[in-house]
Amino acid sequence: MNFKIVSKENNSLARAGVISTSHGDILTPAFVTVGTKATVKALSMEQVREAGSQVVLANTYHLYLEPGDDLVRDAGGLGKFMNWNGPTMTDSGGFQVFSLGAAFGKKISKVAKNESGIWIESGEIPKDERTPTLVEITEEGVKFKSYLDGSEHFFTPERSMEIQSDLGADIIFAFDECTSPDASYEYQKEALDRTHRWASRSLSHHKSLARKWDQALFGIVQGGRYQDLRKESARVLAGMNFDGYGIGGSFEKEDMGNAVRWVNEILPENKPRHLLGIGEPIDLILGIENGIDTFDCVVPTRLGRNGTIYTKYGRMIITNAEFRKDFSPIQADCECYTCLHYSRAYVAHLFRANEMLAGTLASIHNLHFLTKIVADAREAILDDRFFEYKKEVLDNYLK
RNA sequence: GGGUGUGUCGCAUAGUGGCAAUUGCACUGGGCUGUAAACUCAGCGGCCUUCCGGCCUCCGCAGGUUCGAGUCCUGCCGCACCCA
Repeated sequence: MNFKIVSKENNSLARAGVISTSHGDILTPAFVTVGTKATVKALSMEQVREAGSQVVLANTYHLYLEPGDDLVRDAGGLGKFMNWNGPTMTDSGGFQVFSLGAAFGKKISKVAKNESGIWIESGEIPKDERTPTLVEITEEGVKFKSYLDGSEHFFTPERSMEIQSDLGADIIFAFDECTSPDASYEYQKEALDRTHRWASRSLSHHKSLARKWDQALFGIVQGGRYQDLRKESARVLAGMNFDGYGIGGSFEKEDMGNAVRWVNEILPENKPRHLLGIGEPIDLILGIENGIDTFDCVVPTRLGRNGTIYTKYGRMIITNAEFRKDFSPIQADCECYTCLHYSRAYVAHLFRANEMLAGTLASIHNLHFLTKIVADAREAILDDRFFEYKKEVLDNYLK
């Protein structure tokens, strides 16, 4: 993998570049489509490509459980297996430490909206009153109970590297612990130090593995919503020789742009930075402004399947009564396949009728919408009018 | 004509005399950020209330029994099936 910065915006950390992999180039900033189980839900790879996607990210934990990383390896690697001939990434399983752990069975998001101004920290809840989870974290690694059949599996940084080596993505991530926004400072600190040790173990094990293919390894910055921990994490990881960096963990919605800037002011400028699992239109703009090169997020496909559709004027819930007889396209000037051929009324009908095509058409539009926001931001950086572009997007979206 | 059933929120269903009444679908609104997710939460007779809640109306229609009836009784109406 190789990264080249093509253009920098003068008054921010924004930059446009190219990540070259053995499966092709990624023009950055770029939005990475999530295909957890080696499939982008409800879409064919042709549709993913046509919607504007350059890269697909799959998940180590899911593919290890099903169908097994050795099978994917024998199939010729992730891209070949899933019929995606472009660049690929795999997440390490670190997010599942959160989603199947602290977040399991709870209504908790890693992007916290601190509306009340009051945080209830999980550390304040006695251990025996906490919801049971599927993970158990130790210094050595994480014991997972399979969400499929309850069987136990032990993940370590080394194991994650081996599995990701089998999967064969172009860019892979260190095994980390994604912490919950309601974790206490003390816990965040403890988890952060452990994640740093895991980063170091990931790196050295990755180097020691017989290389089946050319894989870049990204370290993951953590630190939750604390400025000092975020900066400390960036410094520690910058000191390790990763090929690039992921920024993970939980954020305070209102503070996301700042959190990204704290980190990116420290990370080496000449290496790509990936903001893990972030996603919404405004977040993308703020991320780019503060030096992010790539993003991945489930939000276009998940929201799409669940009936929420992005437009440049904000989200719309397509099943709302007002769209029943609305024969206009989802967004008048959108050039995605869905908008070119179908009306709001039709998509709404498909959702009400529980037809599979509903999720497909909505996902195509949402994916196109987000990839276009990011691609247009790239153009704006190249043309030296990023802030103009930012204002236009925000003014419309928040209108 | 005779008999046996049966009528509960748009549809379909629960419902031992203390019930504003179960559940599913539909409907209405919300949530979803490195996918445990084509998922999930809430509302769904009316009015009032700051929470607790309060008041009114209500189970085909009309009477009756009872402290109290969706539940029991009588009649009527509708529907289903069986016998003629």
